[in-house]
Amino acid sequence: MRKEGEGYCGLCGLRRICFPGRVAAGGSSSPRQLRIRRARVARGTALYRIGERIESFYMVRSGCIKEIDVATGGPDAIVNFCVPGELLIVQGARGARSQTTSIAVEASYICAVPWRIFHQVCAAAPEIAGEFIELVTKAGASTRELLAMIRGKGALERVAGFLLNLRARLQLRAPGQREFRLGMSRDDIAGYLGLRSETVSRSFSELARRELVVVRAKRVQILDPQELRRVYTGQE
Amino acid sequence: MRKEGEGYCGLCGLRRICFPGRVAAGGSSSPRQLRIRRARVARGTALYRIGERIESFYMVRSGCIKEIDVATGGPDAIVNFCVPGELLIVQGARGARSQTTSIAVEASYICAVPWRIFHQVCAAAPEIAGEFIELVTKAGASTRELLAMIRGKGALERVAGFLLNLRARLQLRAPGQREFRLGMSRDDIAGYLGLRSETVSRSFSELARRELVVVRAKRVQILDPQELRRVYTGQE
DNA sequence: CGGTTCCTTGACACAGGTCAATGATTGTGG
DNA sequence: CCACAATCATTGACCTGTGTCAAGGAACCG
Repeated sequence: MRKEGEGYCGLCGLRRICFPGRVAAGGSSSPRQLRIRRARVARGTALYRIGERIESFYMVRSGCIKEIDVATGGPDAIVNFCVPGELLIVQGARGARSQTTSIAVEASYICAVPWRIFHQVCAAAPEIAGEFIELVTKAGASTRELLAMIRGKGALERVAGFLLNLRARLQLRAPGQREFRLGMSRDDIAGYLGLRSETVSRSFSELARRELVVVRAKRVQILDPQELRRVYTGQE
Repeated sequence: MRKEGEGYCGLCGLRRICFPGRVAAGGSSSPRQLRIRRARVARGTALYRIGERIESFYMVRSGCIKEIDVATGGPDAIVNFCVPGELLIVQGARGARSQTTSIAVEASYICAVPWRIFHQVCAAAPEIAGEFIELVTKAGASTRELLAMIRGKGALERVAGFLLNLRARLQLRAPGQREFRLGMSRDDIAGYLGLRSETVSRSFSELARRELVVVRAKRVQILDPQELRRVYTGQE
């Protein structure tokens, strides 16, 4: 992780869906006061590892970061993929030790806000704290969603759910985009969904055969979202 | 749910592992000030349903309550079994709408603390709030544990993990107890673990054949916890 | 352009879902 | 308190889906 100095949220295309960006845009506190640090994380390297003290919270600016529950689930138990505009899982409101390891699945840029600075901003603007608590409880809901996506579902349903979920999140940043890019490998997707990479591959092929999606390497296009949703819910 | 008046934590055997109980025992605030309400929940009836406003937080006093993620996972997607001494999943610090439905799997007694009262106590004793945030973040961890227990694991491993987890939690209340009771049906266990009740049954039988457990109806005895743990982790 | 990694596809075996029948346990009313 | 009914648990047979092993092909990187 290499420091890149401080940035100005006013120029950032993610401002509207980014929590630090909204803070910066929202009132008295300028981006400079927030002291957002930007950094590059090379493909395959860790932003932080399990057990490390977390002094900041992080947002993904570009690329994709995977969060791994190494302790309870082993080295390929991926709990979340974070795409641009999203916060990494928050595990406390100041320097707590991380319970996950976060690794870039492709070259990524992140923004970091030190807790110390954040608490200063909160003191000046109390409504920020409430908004932040919202975000944290939503993070808990995302784990429940993943649970629902894999428990009692077949491989095709899981992969359909994964694609729909990822598309919805990427479309927050780029609405109306027909095609999107999978930053992560088939092995990563398999680890996330509790499958094998071969099964993920076969599921992609099957969905393509049914003309619901087009998959070429890492590029994915969803042709029929409604039908894909019916596959996900098992009403095919 | 039938009101049973207010109770006195001083007489309660769960005081040491119960959060309201610790609050009551811990200092200036007496049980009476906490205004803990006790209530009976009959087998199969709901403590609250999805979408209802939650004005209190709840602890299980006896019996067992299942929490169901009806919205994302369907009617048998059980997210948690709450046993005596445990808090039901907390979904906000004051009257938020519930995202789960909570149903008693056997006749149960619960204690309820209204948020309004709790916030008054917090104002008088700030360390209580910090302890409570701990509890809430741990609740998030329990979903991650369940995820780890089912993702990429076979039926025997899941059932072994379930028994070990439940035993550990019940032993907080009754240490050294060799035998414990499963309040929930095989169908409930299956819904929790993402299996079918027949498979749960077969797994119990297989674990019994290996002389790791004794299962007779709802009574379970764990003969060899170490070996059971090795089954769970897949090192058999 | 060559080497490495990643992806796709096939063949096969086995775990677990499904359907069905029997047996045990619990609860209820006479 | 017993008997009956209803629910719940267990077991078997069968079949589908996914993991496993293996090989070939495509994409990516230096």
